[in-house]
Amino acid sequence: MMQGSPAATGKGATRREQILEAASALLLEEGYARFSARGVAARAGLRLSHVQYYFPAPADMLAELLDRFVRRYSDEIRARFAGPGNGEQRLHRALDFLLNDEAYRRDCGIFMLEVASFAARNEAIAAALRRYYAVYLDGFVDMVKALNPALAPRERDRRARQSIAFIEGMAMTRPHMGAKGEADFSAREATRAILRLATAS
Amino acid sequence: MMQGSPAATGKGATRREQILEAASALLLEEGYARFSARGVAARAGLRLSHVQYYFPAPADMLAELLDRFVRRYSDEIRARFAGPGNGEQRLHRALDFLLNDEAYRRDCGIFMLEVASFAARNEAIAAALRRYYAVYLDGFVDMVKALNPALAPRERDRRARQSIAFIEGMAMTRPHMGAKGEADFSAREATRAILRLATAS
DNA sequence: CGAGATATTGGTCATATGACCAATTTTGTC
DNA sequence: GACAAAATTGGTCATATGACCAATATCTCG
Repeated sequence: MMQGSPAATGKGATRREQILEAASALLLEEGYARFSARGVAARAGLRLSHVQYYFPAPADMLAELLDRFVRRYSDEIRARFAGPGNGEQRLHRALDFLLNDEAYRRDCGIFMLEVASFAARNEAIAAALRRYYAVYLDGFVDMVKALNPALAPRERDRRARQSIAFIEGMAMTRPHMGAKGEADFSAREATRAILRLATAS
Repeated sequence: MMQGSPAATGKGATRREQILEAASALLLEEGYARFSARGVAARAGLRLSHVQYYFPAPADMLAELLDRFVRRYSDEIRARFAGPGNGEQRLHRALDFLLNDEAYRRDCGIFMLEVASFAARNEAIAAALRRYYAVYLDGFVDMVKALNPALAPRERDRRARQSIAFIEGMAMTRPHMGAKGEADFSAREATRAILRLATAS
């Protein structure tokens, strides 16, 4: 088999998982600037050349991590919005996940902060990011449609984009913008804000 | 004088500017991952040790760049909102700057994407980022107050935070979220969205 | 069991980086 | 002009990194 992308099944697949898990942890703890194939290998208890056998370049790990991120969470978020309750309740459930789920926030932080800057200089990463946002947007268009069926498709798209921008911006600014005397940016506040954004005529 | 922060006036000050300008350009073009004192020196036409004389560690350059960023733009944004016209017109003017001004967008991209991830591992950078957002928030609280004087202070704070999150999120997601058939995220659309966010009861 | 694909090892090599320092030149000031 | 501080040079050193490769072990399937 070609060296570029070794086995997708069997032993190779498990090893691949192990490497990506180490890569993810390393990226989270050290940041992209210190992300290295050697570091991943050390974390996974493997040799450098062993990691390189699966991922010739460090960026290959990032691209695959990003795609997995999309696959892992897109259904999850849709499911939370699809459950019972009225629009506000369902939106709140989805936002509570997007803003407060520990695993999601961790992964999201990795990709939005660490990887996004790399996307400007690596087309493969940029493409993976576009795929991510395409799925994200798709889901939100459905949400906006459910919340405000009267909106024209173009306007619906716009509202969905604005809602996503709001959520991403919240996740990004929250750590650096201390609330004065209260826990701001809670899922409930965010829900109200997005309702204003998405459903107002 | 102590080696840590050489002369703030005279020849040293100009050299400092020159170094920071090179650092800024390098950061923009290569990203934080490839940001190095050597690279800055090469760009500025100086020796490595010369750059290190002014900025012992590479992160020192980033922290100062970030603080300059705050100082440079905080007044500018306030001025645009303070001009003539009704609330919507003034907000639009400010947002047009925040979203479309070339220099601002460039600098903003540097700090939000390249530097923010570093902030998680460097307290000096994190502190500079907090100062940035503190100034930003302060300005937006005033904006929200002008747009909707009836809001209680706590709610006003919240709306300001949400508006900032929206703007930052827009700037961040825009490059990766292609609009379908129209120029989305224009300053006008953003203005309407923020008006919904900030002024709705 | 045997052969070919897959996985794994151990290493080299060129390059890049930040910390560090001693020596020298330039600048400002008395 | 003398003298101290500031600015600048040129270099070393330990370390880290990705690309690369030849050799070996392990697995898989006929």
